[in-house]
Amino acid sequence: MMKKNLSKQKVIHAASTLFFQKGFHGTSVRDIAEKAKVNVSSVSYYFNGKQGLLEYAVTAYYEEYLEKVEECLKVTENQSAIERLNKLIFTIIQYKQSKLQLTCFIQRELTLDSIFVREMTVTYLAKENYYIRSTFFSALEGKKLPGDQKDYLLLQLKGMLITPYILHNEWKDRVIGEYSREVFVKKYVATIQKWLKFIVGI
Amino acid sequence: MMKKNLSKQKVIHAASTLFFQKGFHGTSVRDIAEKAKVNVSSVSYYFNGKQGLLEYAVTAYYEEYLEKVEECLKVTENQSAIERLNKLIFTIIQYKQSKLQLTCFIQRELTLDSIFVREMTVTYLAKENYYIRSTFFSALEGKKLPGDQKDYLLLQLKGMLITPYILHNEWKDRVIGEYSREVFVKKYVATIQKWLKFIVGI
DNA sequence: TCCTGTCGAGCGAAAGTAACAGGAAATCTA
DNA sequence: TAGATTTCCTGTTACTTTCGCTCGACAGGA
Repeated sequence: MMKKNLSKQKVIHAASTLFFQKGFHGTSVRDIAEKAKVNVSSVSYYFNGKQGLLEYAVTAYYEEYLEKVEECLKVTENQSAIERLNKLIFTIIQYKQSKLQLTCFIQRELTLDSIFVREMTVTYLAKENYYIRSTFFSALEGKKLPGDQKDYLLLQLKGMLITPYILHNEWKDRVIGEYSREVFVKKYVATIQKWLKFIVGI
Repeated sequence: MMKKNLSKQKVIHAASTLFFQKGFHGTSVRDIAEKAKVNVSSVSYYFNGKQGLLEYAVTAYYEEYLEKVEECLKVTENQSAIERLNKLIFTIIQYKQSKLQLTCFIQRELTLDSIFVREMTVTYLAKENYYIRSTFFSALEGKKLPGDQKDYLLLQLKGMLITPYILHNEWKDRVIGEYSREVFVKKYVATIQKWLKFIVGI
């Protein structure tokens, strides 16, 4: 049938926007259905309910995310640790920017304390953390830093990777208007890399 | 009366914890009442409903926050710009750490797009942003940095001020266990200040 | 005919809130 | 000081709305 998945896509798109604006619990399936201009029961039909829709969206997001990260690490296998880290940072920021609303929403939702969040943590975030951590520590190799100092620097790095998607409210004027998304990615990544150069050069 | 405001305090405390764990929309007034061991209608009685409770908590949080920030800036009036900024950073992190759950919750809720958030933005966040921005730019005085570079550095700084309260899930084991809160504040602030020293020394 | 997708109606549960009664404490009055 | 009155707080109950979800009916292409 021609219109297969047409409603499904409309639901996903509407849900992304609404979850981003009002949060998961702040959005009703009727809101979604209305915005997507489909029937209420479509959500249950396609995703097994509201929770299923959430799981579908988040899972798809992280599957693709980790795919891109792993590909980046594979391609840069033979390069220097710092070069690898630089390209990893670029890959991550670029992906997040390409799915801006979903990134902001998921980032927010992950700060909650629920069964779902814990599941996502062990399934995806553990992997993500492993990739970033090991790549970063490789780049720090040889630097003699006191014990937990590295962990604080890692926290700093991870913070830089999420900051634009937490403080998006302050930056949306800029990112949408004066700057295009690509320009933002380029400039922001450059800012991180400048910090990185300082850190590994200690 | 002896037990005056006793229930009120219990409600605030319970709400802080639950909002932190499950979010504002994810928490019902019955949840709060049950945890606080008070009657359901107490929330309406003391705070004019659930929304009023939110407004009360957030307002009280930011009033005290800005008070501490302004006091810090006043005390350090005659010191160097970098010294001022260092102490401002310490003040901010210390306050946030002292109200950990509320900080995490408010930080999360502010990423939503609602009338309430916009009100808080113009009332408090604009001030906060002004203080941090002007202090930071004073410290950068004389450095010749291309146009928007300073804004990206400011974004980086502001990110560092919120990161621990976004990624608290990854750090709670550490902050609660091995390290006490004071140690975390000291060490994390030191990490930011090291970055700062690099930036202003460019 | 079956299968897939769409639609509206409606169910039970839970949400937020209002209404009211009871009672303890505080204040007033004689 | 004793009694009366007011004020403040708590508990019960019930109301209205909205929630997520299911169901049966219906349409059209395979």
